[in-house]
Amino acid sequence: MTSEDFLKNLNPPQLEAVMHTEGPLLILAGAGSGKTRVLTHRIAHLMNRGMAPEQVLAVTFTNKAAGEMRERVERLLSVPLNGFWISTFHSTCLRILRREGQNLGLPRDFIILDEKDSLGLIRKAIADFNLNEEAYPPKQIEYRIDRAKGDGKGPEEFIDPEFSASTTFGKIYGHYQELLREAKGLDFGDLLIMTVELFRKCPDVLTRYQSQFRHVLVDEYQDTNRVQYDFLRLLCRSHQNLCVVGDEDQSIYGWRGADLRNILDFERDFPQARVIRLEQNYRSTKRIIGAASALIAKNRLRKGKKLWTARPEGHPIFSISSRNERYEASAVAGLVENLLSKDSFTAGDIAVFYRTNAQSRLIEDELSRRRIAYQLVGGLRFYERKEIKDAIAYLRASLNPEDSLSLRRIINVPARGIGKSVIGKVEEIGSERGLSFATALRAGREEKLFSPAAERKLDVFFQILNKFHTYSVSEPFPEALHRILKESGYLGALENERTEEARARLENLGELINAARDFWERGEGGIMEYLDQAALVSDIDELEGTSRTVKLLTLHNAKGLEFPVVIIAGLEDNLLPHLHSSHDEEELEEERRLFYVGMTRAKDRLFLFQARERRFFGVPSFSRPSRFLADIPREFVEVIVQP
DNA sequence: GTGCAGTACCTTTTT
DNA sequence: GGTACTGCAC
Repeated sequence: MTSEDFLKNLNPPQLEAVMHTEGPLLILAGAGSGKTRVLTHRIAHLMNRGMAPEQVLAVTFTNKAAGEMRERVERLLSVPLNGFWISTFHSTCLRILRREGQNLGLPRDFIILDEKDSLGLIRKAIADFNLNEEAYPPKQIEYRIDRAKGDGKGPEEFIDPEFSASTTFGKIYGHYQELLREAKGLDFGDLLIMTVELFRKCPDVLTRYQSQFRHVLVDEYQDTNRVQYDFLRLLCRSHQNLCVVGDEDQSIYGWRGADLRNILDFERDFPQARVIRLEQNYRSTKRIIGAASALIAKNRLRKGKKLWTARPEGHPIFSISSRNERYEASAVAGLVENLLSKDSFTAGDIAVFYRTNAQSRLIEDELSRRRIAYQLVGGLRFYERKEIKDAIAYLRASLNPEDSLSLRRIINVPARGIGKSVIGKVEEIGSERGLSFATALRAGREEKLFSPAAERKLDVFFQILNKFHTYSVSEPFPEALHRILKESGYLGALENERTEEARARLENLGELINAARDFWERGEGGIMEYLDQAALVSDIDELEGTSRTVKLLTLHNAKGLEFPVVIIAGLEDNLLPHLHSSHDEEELEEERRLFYVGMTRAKDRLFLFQARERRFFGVPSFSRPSRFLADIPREFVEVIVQP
């Protein structure tokens, strides 16, 4: 047995949490109380006690957190952890479904749809019932389906018992699932709900995973939803070695179906559970902890914790009011400039948080104007950009000519004369005979249902697809991708545009090819593995720990991070709390928690900005300071009102 | 069938 | 203020 000297660095409750290895354990970890340290030490301790890496499953909220945690455990043990399962819920479920999905009748090569892809199918589902989008807004339907899946509810649960007929929503939901199956696609919610279904339907598969994973650990437990909870409960049913770490005060994903009851009722659901509270904060100054604690004390839905810190009093928290959002952005950038020049902070010490992505633009402009380097997290995601999705669709269609969704996407991109009429005809054949787009297209061609001109163009298209197929089976996929983009004319079309936008798209495609090459050279797998991870990367995963740039991110993305200096912008009513979350008490509490998460990211300095006037959709309106500011006692804050 | 101009809607937060 | 979709002219 290896020496466990590393345990000496823990305080008593942390140590207890590490040593309590048998049976359910709930760790209520306040902000900055060292929960990652507890988790990593616990995993290291389990392995020291003879657990093999593949017997431990650890679930984190982001891929980034998973990577960091793996590194830290490896450092503690000084060995690489081969076979250790540590990843997000989604990646874990995807991995299980890739192995076992045939048991549910899933095709081996199913693809993962992002939000936009799903929205397309939902619109088709609505149209197929001849319903109109005014009465059934696709976005809203998508949201409801996602929530239903998060609650573990299939379409059959939306049947009106009186008439034993489905509600219209249930019908759309059900049809959407059919369309997904036809497209061989799973959406994000499916990854989880199908894994739970797999466990329920195939007891032998469940037993295998139960006996493989002797210990299950979950980070950010307060943000789990019903299905994730079902997944955990099934997996741990026999041994009950489930250790969850969470903080109800940092639950900020209720709108996505996260169920605070999972944490509030843990002791009821696991009567044997041990509960340990971590209340010593190692991160922030006394003023920051004092202010944040006073704020969160206004919430009613909480278990209650009393954070304390041995750190010094620290600087006051500054609250700065500016005339409008332009002045605010300029004040933020000016402050950053000062912190860099006078206070000897480095750019990487500083983070700016805001409620909505739209707020970043002005701050970006002001930072650029002052030549301060920044890194933006969020906004439009790399893998959701049009050109990236097109490129991936080409790759998919070249590998699998039956991939209707991809085929449909690229059939006329760049324009090759296959327009609305041909595509409309294919869709008509498809819905008449119940065929997928790909099959209907081939059927139509064989039966000569298109005009001679269209036929010629289609033949050309099929020819290049065949050629691309040869590339993608005979060359490393990054090379194949490059050739396909070139020979399809995609790159050429962008080059001819000669606009700033086209240039940026070309640059992104270059980046995609580089990323694919990196992946290939690291030997992390082939094209399927690449596409899988591409589908599940999040913005925050891409955040580099570089000290050379100021970080700009939403409050939601800030969870789990810490910075010496934190600046929060836009502390106004209708923005934080957001207008759409100001109507009921539970939503307001979640907004308050969001502010709390932001404040508690700060180690040394905290600045709160607000504007007295702000444009919404280009229309100026007056704004009031956030009601949450009134929750912070005056003693902690120094107020500055700029002219 | 393609490309442009006008407009509707938008923003909460995301795996 | 910006994007994505629609409808119209070539």
